[in-house]
Amino acid sequence: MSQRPTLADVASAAGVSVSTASLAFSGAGPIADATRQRVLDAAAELGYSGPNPLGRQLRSGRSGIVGVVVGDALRRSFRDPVSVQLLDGLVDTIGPLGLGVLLIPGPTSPGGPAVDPLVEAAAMDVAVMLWGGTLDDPTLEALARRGIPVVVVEGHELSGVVTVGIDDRGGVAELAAHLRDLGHRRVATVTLPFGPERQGGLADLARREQIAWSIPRRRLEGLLDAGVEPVGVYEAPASLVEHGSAAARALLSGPPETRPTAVVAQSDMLAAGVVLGARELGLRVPEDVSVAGFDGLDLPWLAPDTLTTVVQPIAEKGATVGRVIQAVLAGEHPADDVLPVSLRVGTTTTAAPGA
Amino acid sequence: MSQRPTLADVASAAGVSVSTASLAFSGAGPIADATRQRVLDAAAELGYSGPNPLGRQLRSGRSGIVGVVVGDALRRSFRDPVSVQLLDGLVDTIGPLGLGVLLIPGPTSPGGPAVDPLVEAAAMDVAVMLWGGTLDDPTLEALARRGIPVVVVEGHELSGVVTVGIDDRGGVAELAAHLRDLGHRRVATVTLPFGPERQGGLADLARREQIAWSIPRRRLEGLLDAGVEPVGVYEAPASLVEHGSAAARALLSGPPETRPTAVVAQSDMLAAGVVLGARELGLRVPEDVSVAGFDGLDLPWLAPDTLTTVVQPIAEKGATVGRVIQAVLAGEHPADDVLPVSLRVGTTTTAAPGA
DNA sequence: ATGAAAGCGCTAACAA
DNA sequence: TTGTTAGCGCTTTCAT
Repeated sequence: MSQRPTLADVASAAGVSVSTASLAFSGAGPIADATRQRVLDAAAELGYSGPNPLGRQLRSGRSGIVGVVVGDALRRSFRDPVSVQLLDGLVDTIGPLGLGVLLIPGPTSPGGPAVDPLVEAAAMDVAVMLWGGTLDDPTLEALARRGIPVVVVEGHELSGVVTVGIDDRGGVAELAAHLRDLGHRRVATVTLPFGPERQGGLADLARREQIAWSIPRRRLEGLLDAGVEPVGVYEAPASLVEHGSAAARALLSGPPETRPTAVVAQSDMLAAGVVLGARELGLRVPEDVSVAGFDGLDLPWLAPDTLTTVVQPIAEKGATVGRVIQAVLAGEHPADDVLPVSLRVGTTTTAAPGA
Repeated sequence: MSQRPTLADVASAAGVSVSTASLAFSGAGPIADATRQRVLDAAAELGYSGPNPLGRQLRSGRSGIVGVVVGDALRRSFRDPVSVQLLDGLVDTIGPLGLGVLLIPGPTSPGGPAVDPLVEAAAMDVAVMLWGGTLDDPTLEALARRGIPVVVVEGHELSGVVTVGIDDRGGVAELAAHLRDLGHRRVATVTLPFGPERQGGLADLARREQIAWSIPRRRLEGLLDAGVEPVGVYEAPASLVEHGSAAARALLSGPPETRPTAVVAQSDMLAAGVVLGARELGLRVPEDVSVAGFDGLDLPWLAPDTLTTVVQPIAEKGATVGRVIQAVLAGEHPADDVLPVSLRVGTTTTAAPGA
């Protein structure tokens, strides 16, 4: 037998029909113990290691694959602990369902194709978009054209897709109120990138009107909800420590009279960068400037400090996405889901200087 | 048409045969421009978005899937920037080949099944094992049984699988020689986990003999190659900052006369933790204790310090794995590959105190 | 340049 | 409980 053996080979070796042999492996039907054993023995004899998934998939119309479109190049996405933990929660949930995760890079370079070839051609039963795109996202269009159901994490609430998100706007509002109560009147903010162009730098009012991605917009709105009009808005090109430090240099270099007394960053990585950047400027955290973040990450290298932050249930978000996927594959139409967040006060915020 | 249209539907709508319609999409054969256009028009009309990958895969016997077995739970693996960057390089290389990465969790809990169900049943053309297992790895066995070719990253050199690795032993030897030349005589080391049990803590000579995983073993041997017999060996349960700090507390708490003057960590994350832990103990780095790492990561949160480290070409390693995969799928038998590393001296090492 | 026909490996009605 | 039959959607000889 030069070829790999097939179920037909096993069946004939065991002296049964293919369908019976199939039952021996799937268990999806009545079969005598002795018969099954005979089939399994024949399989072992022939070195047959179970039904070929390709045949099974074509027959069942299911690939068992969940395509996960990460928001960007893997390198960038996975430097963000939030994406990683979410993915982890997702895998934990759908693994036992027999589903696997296919990694699909998001649109990477402006020059390249608008969508990854995998989006157009890979087998998948459902797709998950991390950092869900905008309404006219070409990836979304391609998936819709293929008839692949989509679950969007933290994106716009679109028709035809299920969204799983968090109450980040409310969380930031709570955080802003906390700072306000501490006497802070000059609050600056460091945001996640506004859109795919990832411009970076201080943003004026005009640019603030054009925030394409929903996360930075909602979190900025949270500030305003609490009546905190930021005295400076810095757009980070990515959620990385170094961009937080750069933001600190841009926002905190002025004289004490006009310098912000608090900085709200839209992620913990950025907040940590702000802390480090502020210290490089010779400022004490939190005595001279309070710093707060978002996510609730565990950042051991910031020890002994712990960030004041809005804690989001990342792994649970992943698990929720997993459950939504399960429902979608069962033909249901699950509702959008918004998970709660909570404020956690650490060592990086205190009363405003002179307050 | 309640069902999704198939190629047959498109063909009949265009008034051609299925085989011709197939050619219109694949381009693998002669076809008149006008005919192709007619087929594509019919497809657009019907909302047909290209050949169903499941049918194509069964027919061709290829799934276009590369299964990547990460060494552990995703959460842990992906907290390690090395895994992430490697994966990034891999995806960049195989993406243009039309291949996608299926994430497969490694054995996670001792209680659970020995291998992830995806290893047994998922469609894949080739598998990559990060942190390649030991000789009797059940994952390796399962893949062999299924006849799936395996590429192992940084593992034992086994027969039947292709290995891609780096000259870590030589790199550590070079690093050790550097420290020796700086006058260091009492050198301690912090290793990666010895094996799946991830015991953690100070390791005596007996335990050192039982290092199951090849990376910690080779890097430890590198020290010995340079004539540096470590005065203390601390096994970290994972390559995380906090374990490096714990190692520092365990190794550097003694009096100056016996305290190690240098610590070699087997990863940059661990080294960074050692730096932070040493500072918490009131020690200056590098004046009181020199610290070196391995990997060559960019750690902005350690600024203004930069680690002395052995730089490995991580992304290139991923790209190499990608090329090896390509060769394997082409039916070739590529040779094992060992990539070079280089010593990079940063600000965390200097002459031994009193030397 | 196009069409007819076979079959990749499997599962699921249905019949026995 | 087992066998027969059909067909999932596609690609690919081989004829025409």
